[in-house]
Amino acid sequence: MNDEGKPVYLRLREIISASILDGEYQDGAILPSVRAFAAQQGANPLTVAKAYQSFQDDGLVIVRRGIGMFVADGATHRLRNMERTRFLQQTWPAIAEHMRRIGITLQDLPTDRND
Amino acid sequence: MNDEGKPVYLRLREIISASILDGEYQDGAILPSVRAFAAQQGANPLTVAKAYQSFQDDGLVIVRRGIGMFVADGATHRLRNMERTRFLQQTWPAIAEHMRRIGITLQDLPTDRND
DNA sequence: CATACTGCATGAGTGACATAATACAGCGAG
DNA sequence: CTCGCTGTATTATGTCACTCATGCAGTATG
Repeated sequence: MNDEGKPVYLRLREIISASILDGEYQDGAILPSVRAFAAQQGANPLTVAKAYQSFQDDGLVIVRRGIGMFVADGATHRLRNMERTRFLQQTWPAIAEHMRRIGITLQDLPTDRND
Repeated sequence: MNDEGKPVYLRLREIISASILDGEYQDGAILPSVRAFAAQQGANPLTVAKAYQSFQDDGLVIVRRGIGMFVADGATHRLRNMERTRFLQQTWPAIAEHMRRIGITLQDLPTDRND
């Protein structure tokens, strides 16, 4: 969550993930080319490729060699489900435990009208 | 929050922090020696020292060379305040943003009777 | 002083990460 | 086919955080 100290390729992965979840790249959309995204982010093309790689491994993006990388069909939905599961099973329990220790309850949190 | 991949000295730091917040080591209490804690955690004494170091920098533990490290006066209270501020200003905003993206609201979270 | 415990300073080893320079492979347009 | 785009494999290099082994310094106890 805090991008401090995290390796670049993971930071890039989260940027892409957020873009997909926000609907910037919908199912079937073409993603920025490795070189283009590298230039835009001031990173090395190989580092970007490493970030894209993780999405391929999960089957979330389809590679059409010579053309580009595309968001797989149903990837947005699947990505959101994956992130949800990970959050509820791993992230949140640790957060809740930490909150208990420092004496913060859900009521203490800024609620942005979640209804 | 997730101890996966984090450096050992940060993991150790959180263990100590949790112990203090849980009241296991109260103000004025002596902490386990570097070597003892290292043996207990299966880590290197210097790695433990590095973890302790961060507490010294914040003035939360007092070092009496040749004797040991002690929880500073008012450290428990101060540590809790520090963690609270850090959580509310840094941790939580990122969490909330992530929750918004994956479509999880406070109502979806397991509530351990927070009323 | 001798011993046994403390913390700490110095330096080295290791591995992950990021970068670079090249070259290769697939596809489409001219 | 040729040109220009795409992703990818290879190799090499540099950097930095983490970890650790060794030895030194301070303190209590006898």
